[in-house]
Amino acid sequence: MRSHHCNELRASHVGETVTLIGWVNSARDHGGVIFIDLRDREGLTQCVFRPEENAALAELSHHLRDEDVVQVIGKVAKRLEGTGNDKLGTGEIEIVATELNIVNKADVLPFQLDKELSNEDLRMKYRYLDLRRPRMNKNIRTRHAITAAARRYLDDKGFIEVETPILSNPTPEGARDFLVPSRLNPGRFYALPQAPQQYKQLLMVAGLEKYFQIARCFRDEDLRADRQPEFTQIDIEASFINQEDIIKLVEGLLASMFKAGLDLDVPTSFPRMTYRDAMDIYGSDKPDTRYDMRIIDLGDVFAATEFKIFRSIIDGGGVVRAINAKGFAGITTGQMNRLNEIAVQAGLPVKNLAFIKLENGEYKSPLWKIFTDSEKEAVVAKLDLAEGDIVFFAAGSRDSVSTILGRVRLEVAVMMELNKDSKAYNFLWVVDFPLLALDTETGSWAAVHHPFTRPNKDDVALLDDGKYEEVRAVAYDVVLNGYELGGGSIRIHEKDLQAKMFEVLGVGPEEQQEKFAHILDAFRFGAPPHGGLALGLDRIAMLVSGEDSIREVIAFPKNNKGADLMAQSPCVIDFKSLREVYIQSTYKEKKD
RNA sequence: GGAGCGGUAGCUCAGUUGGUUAGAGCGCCAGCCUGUCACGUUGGAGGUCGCGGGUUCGAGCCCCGUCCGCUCCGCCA
Repeated sequence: MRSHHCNELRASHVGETVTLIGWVNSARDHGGVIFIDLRDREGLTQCVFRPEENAALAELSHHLRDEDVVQVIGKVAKRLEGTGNDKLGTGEIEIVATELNIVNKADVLPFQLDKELSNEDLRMKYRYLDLRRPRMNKNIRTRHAITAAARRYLDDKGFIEVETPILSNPTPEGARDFLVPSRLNPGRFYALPQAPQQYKQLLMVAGLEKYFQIARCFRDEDLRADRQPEFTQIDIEASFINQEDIIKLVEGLLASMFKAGLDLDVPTSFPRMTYRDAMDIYGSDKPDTRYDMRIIDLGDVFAATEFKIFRSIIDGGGVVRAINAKGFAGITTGQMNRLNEIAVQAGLPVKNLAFIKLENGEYKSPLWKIFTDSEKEAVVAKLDLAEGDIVFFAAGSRDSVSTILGRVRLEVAVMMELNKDSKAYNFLWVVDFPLLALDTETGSWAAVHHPFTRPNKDDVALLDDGKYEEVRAVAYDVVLNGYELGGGSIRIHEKDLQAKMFEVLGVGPEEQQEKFAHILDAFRFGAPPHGGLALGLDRIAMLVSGEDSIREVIAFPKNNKGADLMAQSPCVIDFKSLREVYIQSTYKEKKD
């Protein structure tokens, strides 16, 4: 059907007779001579039809419309002097057509492929046309390139790709599961996996030593620009390794992926930060370190303060902290309102963020007349408050202040466009996550990562002493520009330690049997020390492609209600099909 | 579950204080045009202003409800 693709022919091919096939990208009809840009996935080639050489052919070409599929046979010719197009790889040559086969006429498209389209509804309904656009074509191919690089890298390192079941069991804790009724087992259900977590640990017990999988995962939660109900993880687990081994492995893996996708040389020793520092300094466990704007503790400045609000918070074990938004004193009223709104949502107990700004040499602040001279001086020095800066304060518990100032920091960065640096790739490891967190609703302790995560060996004594909030886990996240790319942990492989964890989590022997029987069973028969990590492939592909949404790197994504507007799923299932799987819907269509 | 932004021609959008026949660019159709590459040019067709109700002499514009899309919070071990 073709001898060359549409981004292949160069001046060296001049004189050859070639066959190209593809879509009509544009037709330029001059009444006499007619030019067609023929497009395939690789690029464009100009084809020319001249009436004086073949009148019938020129007449036929006159009827070509955008997106018709056509085959062109002709001779490669150098373009006339001065008519080259250096925007095209094939811009030096053109095909002088000797034969034109209209393979398949196209109807007028619902939108133009050469224009940006903001109508998401329409893009999704005609996703196959949306994907024809060069940007989407590039994104899909970039995703392939980084996936292929990951497979190569892991294969080179001796990792074995294993497929684990999609029809699986519900996850004991965590996100809502998608359920699948079982026809052969009336009244019973499968769940789609949120992650292959238990299977990959069982593969370690099975002696595979090094496993990976490009694994589809499912979570029935509300969607976001970077969250889909089904998504893909590069799932990794290995035996006889420690945290350091995993970190080195994953740094190499990510470097190979960014090299393949962006031709970027990532330095393979990422900075590391403890969870505690990330929260204290950036107010986030996935800090965007492309800009500084650190949270500064003002405990020593206000140690002896007589300002009642700060006094009572500090005496109650709380903190007073602030961030300096350098150069943002020109903040508009609207922006200030927005920040107040965000701070209140994040837990600020009062309606307005306290601030100090320095404009035209004058300090403006609701706090200014309250602070003593020495406090003013210390605040200015500690925060490096200079002309044009604005400082935002928060006081309260350490955690709530981190949350509030962390959110404010992110929003200020959006307003100041500090997060728009598309050249910076700030990789970061966040380590020493807490093992346990108090569930404020139930009042019981829950695993931050999952119940098989190993406590730091220096902190096991704290576990014995019941100081649960201080116990660190051997758990780690890898972060890029404020996005969590992935995370993992070293697992517990000893019976006794696992029993202690379950005790702390309040999971009794019966519940253990019910929820974790097979994995606890397996651990009795010589489980090797092991650990792993999972990377979010969609997010990585998004960041490599410079997109803001993972929908731009997924061929057929769901919209923010979890629907596929092209395939029109989910759909109504008829009564007969439901009865086969013993399901009766309790949902009533709303009528009025 | 909550908040915000949006919905006007096939597409992207404009539409003033509520006032005559709702506009532009692109696309589409037809004519002209022999070196363009977002070809040019002349003309034409194309509208349930998301949907329902209300206020008004009069609604694209105001009010109420509702549907759809996007973003965020909650949620996502």
